[in-house]
Amino acid sequence: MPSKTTLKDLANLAGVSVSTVSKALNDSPEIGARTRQRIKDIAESCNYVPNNIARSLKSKSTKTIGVIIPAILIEFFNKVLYGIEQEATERGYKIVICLSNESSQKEAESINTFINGSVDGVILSVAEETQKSKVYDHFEKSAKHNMPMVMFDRVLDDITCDKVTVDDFDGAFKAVKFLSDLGSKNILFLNPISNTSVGQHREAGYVKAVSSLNQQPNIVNVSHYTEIEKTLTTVFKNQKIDAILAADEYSAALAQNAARLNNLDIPQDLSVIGFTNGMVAEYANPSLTVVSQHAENIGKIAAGILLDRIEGKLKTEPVNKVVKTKIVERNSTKKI
Amino acid sequence: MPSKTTLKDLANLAGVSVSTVSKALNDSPEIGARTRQRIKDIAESCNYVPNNIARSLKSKSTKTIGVIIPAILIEFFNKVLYGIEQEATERGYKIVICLSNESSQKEAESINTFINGSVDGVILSVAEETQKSKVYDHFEKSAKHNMPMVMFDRVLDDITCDKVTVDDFDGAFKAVKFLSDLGSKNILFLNPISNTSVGQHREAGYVKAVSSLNQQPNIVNVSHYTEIEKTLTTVFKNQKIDAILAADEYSAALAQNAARLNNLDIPQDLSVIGFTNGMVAEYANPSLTVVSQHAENIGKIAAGILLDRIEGKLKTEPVNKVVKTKIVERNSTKKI
DNA sequence: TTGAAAGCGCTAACAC
DNA sequence: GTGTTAGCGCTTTCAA
Repeated sequence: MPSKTTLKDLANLAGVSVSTVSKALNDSPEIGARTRQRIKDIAESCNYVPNNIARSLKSKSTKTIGVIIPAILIEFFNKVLYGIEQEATERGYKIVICLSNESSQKEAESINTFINGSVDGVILSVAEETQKSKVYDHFEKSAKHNMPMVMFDRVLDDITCDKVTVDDFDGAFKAVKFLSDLGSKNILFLNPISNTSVGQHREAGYVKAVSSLNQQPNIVNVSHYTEIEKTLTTVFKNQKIDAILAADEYSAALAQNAARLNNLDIPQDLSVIGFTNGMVAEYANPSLTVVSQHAENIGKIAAGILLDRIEGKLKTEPVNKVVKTKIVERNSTKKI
Repeated sequence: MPSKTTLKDLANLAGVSVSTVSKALNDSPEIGARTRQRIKDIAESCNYVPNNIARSLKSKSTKTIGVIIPAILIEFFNKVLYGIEQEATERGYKIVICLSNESSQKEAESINTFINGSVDGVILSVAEETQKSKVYDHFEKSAKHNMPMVMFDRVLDDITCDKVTVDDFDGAFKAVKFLSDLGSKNILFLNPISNTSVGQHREAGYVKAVSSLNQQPNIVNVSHYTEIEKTLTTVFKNQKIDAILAADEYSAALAQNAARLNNLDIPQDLSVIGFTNGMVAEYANPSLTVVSQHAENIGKIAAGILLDRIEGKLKTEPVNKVVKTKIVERNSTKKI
């Protein structure tokens, strides 16, 4: 923290008291126009900037919100972050970010980083490990401290706070319908994220939709992206599949590449839909039809709720906002 | 900023003075073991967490660094940010981020946000508008405030501060050599970022390398990605090109897609190399050979320098670190 | 071994 | 109109 001129310095230079300087700089009507201008000039010439830390201590408000995301290199989270930043900036707040890297411990540390008064509230998406272990101590702790908190996407039913979720069930359901309307009869669900709440909701939506069409669910769970090519090659050799719904964007791209390796033309022989509308989907060849979750918008909504909560604009009951998905049609799907 | 129990509260509960509590919680040897434990127990039961704002005010150190990047949705910056976060976390610092969105004004506002004592130092990459306009007032201001500052990737020669840059000239030079060694004789340079310093360095490296091979430079500048398909189609029709070096990842992917539209097989008929080793390059089909700038590493280096500077571990002269690029070979290039 | 007091930089109620 | 004073929550000398 670089050294700076303080109110006291200005007071000495101007030959007045500290409070006079403070009032003058804050345009208080108590101070005469002449003195005020004189003080302002001095401040200007000294490059005076008020110390925010001192202000925060006094005002008990930091104008800062904390964000905890599992990963920043996952484009969905990156986009949400972008949405949060926009809304926060618009409303005069800064954001400080911590990454949990899907680890419960880092998540807890991040909460602790924020619980000590350095932010006015927190936006977060739950780490995979936490969703598995179901150990929520750190969140209960932050709740005890009355820290305004909104969870998005990966949320915890057991924790009471504001929430913004994506209707993943409905998204998967709509995607299956979309494929079915195109003529697909054997739709496979490729899931690399089966251990997150999100992955499970998508699977459930898929199962429901497929069942309602009197088709058998055909689910392929993979624990790592590197397995996809081999696994799908086996599938292509032994089953007749005419569509794949992938639970995220990367698996959709890899499914597409695997299909090409097996001499399947997309979208002629096989339609592919992925979740998440990101760069990979956009620049893929053929470009991917996807279920968009409006990531940026989710960020804006979450930040909006948090700031309303911080500023006391919300009733006491927690908000529970569900965002609908939208299918963005590109070239990996086609009527057959 | 949620309400909290303070040292004073604990002092009242324990029937001792505030300073005793402070010392006890900080394990000062001045305090007896019994009292210390008793106070710690009380603090524990009250969920006491020391107020960081107050601490910062006292210590004149926020353990926070500010980051200003032009955009977060550009994967290169996202990766650098990831690197910064890792290094910062490792060394006990938080990061707060501001986006300039390539605007000088937002950049200046962000600097002002940081100059008021809320961070110990700043890492930034210069906004495109600032690079064009050459108006550097805000940076001079922050320099006046002795704010430790490191610029990365897009840096300003006129501003004295620590810098981390990529050897873009050498990167482009090596890429041309690489293509030439593969047998390419007509290498086109596709540049969608010709108005940034980075884009210009890459172009210069390309020109130098091509000239040294006694080939004519063939440069296509585009002002927007949407032009690429049409522009290249014209090129393919009228010239014989056997390789494309694209100044970023997205244009490389689009060049590849344009080639396919024109029935050119990659890498058989045409080799493609892009700058930036990101998701799009990795998931493209064929996967793209790229010039990697080690984005994550740049972030770590920049943060390392800044923290060394903040902690007084550096001599006074500014550090000027140049990071070499590396060619990551994939399937869009092949010996002909 | 514990406590009183000053001070980090700022704001604001109150007094002059 | 301007100054005095107290206080935000914490640390840290110095005194007891």
